[in-house]
Amino acid sequence: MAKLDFSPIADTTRRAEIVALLRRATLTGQLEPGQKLNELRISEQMRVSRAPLREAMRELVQEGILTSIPYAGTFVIEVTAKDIIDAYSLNKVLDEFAIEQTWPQRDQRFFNELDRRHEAVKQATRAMDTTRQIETALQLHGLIYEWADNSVLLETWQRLTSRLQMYFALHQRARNEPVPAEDVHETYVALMKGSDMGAAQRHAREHIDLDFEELLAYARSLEKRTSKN
Amino acid sequence: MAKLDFSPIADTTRRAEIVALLRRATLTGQLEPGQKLNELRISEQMRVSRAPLREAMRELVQEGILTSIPYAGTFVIEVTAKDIIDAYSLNKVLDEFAIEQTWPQRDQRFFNELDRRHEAVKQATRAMDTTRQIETALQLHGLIYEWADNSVLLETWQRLTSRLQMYFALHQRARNEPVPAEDVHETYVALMKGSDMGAAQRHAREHIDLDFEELLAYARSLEKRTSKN
DNA sequence: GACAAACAGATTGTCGACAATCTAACAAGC
DNA sequence: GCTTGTTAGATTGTCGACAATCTGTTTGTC
Repeated sequence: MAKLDFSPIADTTRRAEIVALLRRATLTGQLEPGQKLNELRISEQMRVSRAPLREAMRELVQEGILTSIPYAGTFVIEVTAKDIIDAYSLNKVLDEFAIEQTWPQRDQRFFNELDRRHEAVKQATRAMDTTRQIETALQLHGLIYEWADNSVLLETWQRLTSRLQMYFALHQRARNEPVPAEDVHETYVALMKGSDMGAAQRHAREHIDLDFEELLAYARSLEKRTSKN
Repeated sequence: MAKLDFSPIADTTRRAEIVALLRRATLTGQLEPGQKLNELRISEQMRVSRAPLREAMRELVQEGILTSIPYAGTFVIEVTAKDIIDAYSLNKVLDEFAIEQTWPQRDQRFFNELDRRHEAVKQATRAMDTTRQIETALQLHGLIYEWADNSVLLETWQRLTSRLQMYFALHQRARNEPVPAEDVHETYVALMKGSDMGAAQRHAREHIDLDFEELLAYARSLEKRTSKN
């Protein structure tokens, strides 16, 4: 018999599709922080009843990108400077751990996947597709978490990365500038292929710090405005 | 005018109460790993319709203690030896970070709270209330996360601690032995009050390793059995 | 007897309607 | 004018019923 691995077929519930739609809308910044999600309006737009929509919202609330107040409504989370700082400082710690766990497990498949994802970032950059650029960069970064073979760690990172994606998207939207064309991931990929784990860990920290500064500037600008809905 | 801080009033939705009930049932081991949650049966027992029950279940699925398969059902997560290893190795990393963040923020209120929680553990131990003993021990442990002033970190730990609580509860249930009467937290509390941060971090690691060994033995025994529902 | 198709029962997913609650505008009393 | 009570509209929370899907059994065919 032929040795063939089938991947699980897609979830075919309305709920799952709604989750995907809302998540994407939130993470790309189409839904603004603090914005209220009107159940009736959204359910009519999606041609769906409120039941699966509400269940989808509960999921996203637990995922940390929506927040819910009983009898008041469900809102996109607000973004503060402190949130960004917190997320990044935790990300540093997790990165160091993920690299440590992944390091001895690196093999040819890992390197190939690393190159593939790196290529995806470069392609999105050339196409000036900022949304996709953020997505692919985070996916490149996430490989060490997938390879670390620790399901709790992976889960944790996925929650964290949701927020990071949202922060980056908001940042991009706010500054409205073209994306840097240079390849900031070249060194990272090279180090992950090398033999000096400490160097890779250190670079991950510094690399993060780089973008972090830009994000922080954006966060501080948010602090100055009064919150709106 | 008197200076009085009011805390937010409790959520009064059925959903929130259902979540609390189901979470407790799962974490104390009343619901066994792999067990299916029949919506109709549970909703009738709770005298509630399926809508808020299903929403509650979605939350717990995202919380990581239930798992859902479309059109098949929602189940309590299975516990494998690897899950326990993964959770603990991540916990070590987070502990080290939490202590680092908390360290400079320690004040009298922190020490008082530390003592209060330590006392709660001792009381539960004296009362031979194993469930409460697990709860209070984790709460004692969680103080450094509350004090670290990093909301993402706290959230992460709360998700992780849910699982740890479940693992410990299952372990206790399985061995069916009286709890050790000795106070294993004395040293930890003393170190958290001291001035050597490195020592506190090291102890946190080793202290965890201690209970870890017991848990692992339990996990391995699980591996040998075939899964049931 | 082995296999596949059809069926029945149970369970999950979704819907539309109703109840509970909130918000804002307005009126009443001091 | 300011506060308090009332009301109307909108929105969220909950319910009961129906549709879609799965699972195990039975039936029919070879």
